[in-house]
Amino acid sequence: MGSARAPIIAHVDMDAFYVEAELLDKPQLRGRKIIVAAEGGRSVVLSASYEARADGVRSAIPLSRAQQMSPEAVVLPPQMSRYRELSAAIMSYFDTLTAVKEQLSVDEAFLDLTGAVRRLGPPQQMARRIRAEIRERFGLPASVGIADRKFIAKIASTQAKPDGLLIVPPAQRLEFLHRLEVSALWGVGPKTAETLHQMGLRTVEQLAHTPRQTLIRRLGATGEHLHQLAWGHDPRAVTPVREEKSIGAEETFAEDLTEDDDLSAELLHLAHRVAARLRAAGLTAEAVSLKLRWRDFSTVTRTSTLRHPTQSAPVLHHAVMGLLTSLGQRPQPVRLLGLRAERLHGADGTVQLSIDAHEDSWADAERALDAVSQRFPHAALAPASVLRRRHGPRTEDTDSPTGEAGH
DNA sequence: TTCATGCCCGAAGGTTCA
DNA sequence: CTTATGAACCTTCGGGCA
Repeated sequence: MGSARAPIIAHVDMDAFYVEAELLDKPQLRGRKIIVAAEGGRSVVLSASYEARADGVRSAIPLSRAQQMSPEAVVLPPQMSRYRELSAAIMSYFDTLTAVKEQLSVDEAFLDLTGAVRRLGPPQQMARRIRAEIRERFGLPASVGIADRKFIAKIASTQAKPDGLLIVPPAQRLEFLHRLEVSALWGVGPKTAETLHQMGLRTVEQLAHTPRQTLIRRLGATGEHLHQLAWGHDPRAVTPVREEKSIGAEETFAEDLTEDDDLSAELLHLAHRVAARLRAAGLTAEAVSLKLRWRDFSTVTRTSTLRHPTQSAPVLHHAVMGLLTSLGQRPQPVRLLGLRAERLHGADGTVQLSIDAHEDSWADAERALDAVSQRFPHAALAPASVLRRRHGPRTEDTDSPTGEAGH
């Protein structure tokens, strides 16, 4: 009979990760207002230094607005591949702490440290050590939250920011939760918060004392979930491996597109990016979806099931072109196109690969492309139909083989 | 044979997160 | 010139089917 130890779950969240990554080789900028965002009139803030946040700058606001709020801020273009490398190194460090790690995004992860008490000591010591070692090894600040529930650890790290730690012992779980605003809960965004506010609920304590059925009537499954959270119940475990359910790519254009040929060329480019990632992951897609955003920002999506599972760009392209055509006459210019591969299966799995000759020759050619772009990561490689269409300097930092098409 | 019903599934759109 | 990118999950609706 194993004694039921309380789980020890840590949430580690890097502070202003992209900004801090830039400061590693630009130390003279420390203390300044810094914004990481792509140049161009249609970008949004990816990361802001706390000095810039003092002016109201936040992630995901338009860069144009951020520059009005904080005119003297330094704007740095993102270097995504560098952040990804740094992230991979940090995640490898986490692996030395526990095998039970769940990476949530490029800059945060859950660690189940229940089995590490002997090695790392009590939660306070764990958190101090993790923060110190991240600082020593990578020169970066991180915040750490520790609790016996996943979502509480997550909230704790948020409250610990910047550059702090917060432990929520099991005995203080409800006290900690109940004084929070409902919007602090993981999963409660603006819409759900508005619904709860309309019900007169502002705090988690009020949420907890609302009958389950009342919440379910208004919010469905979400209501049930939130009631559970309000009482500190969260059965979700730290899950190290999660299978990908979709792989997609999308792009907002510097200028809205109207021409069929331009839309087709952009979709082909997206198809190549997605197909390369499918092949790299050894996956095939059973369905593909098209996402299209009009000039007025309204968005439509369309999905179609493929005749055969595929990892081929031309097949994906052909399918999304069918979806685009099915939309008929376009009412407005197109601001964004996206392509997503869905219902993924292992390429060697139960799903039978197509042996259609046409598709196979494409698959061969594309495998060859992948191989070359692995050896020459910065080469401008793509079918001629893509290279012809896509011209002009592209400032995005992309690993796709078609990133820099022209010089 | 026809109709009603319940269930599953795919498609579409919306919400949320980092 | 307002509003990126990538992914998961939820709700709703309609068709297929027993």
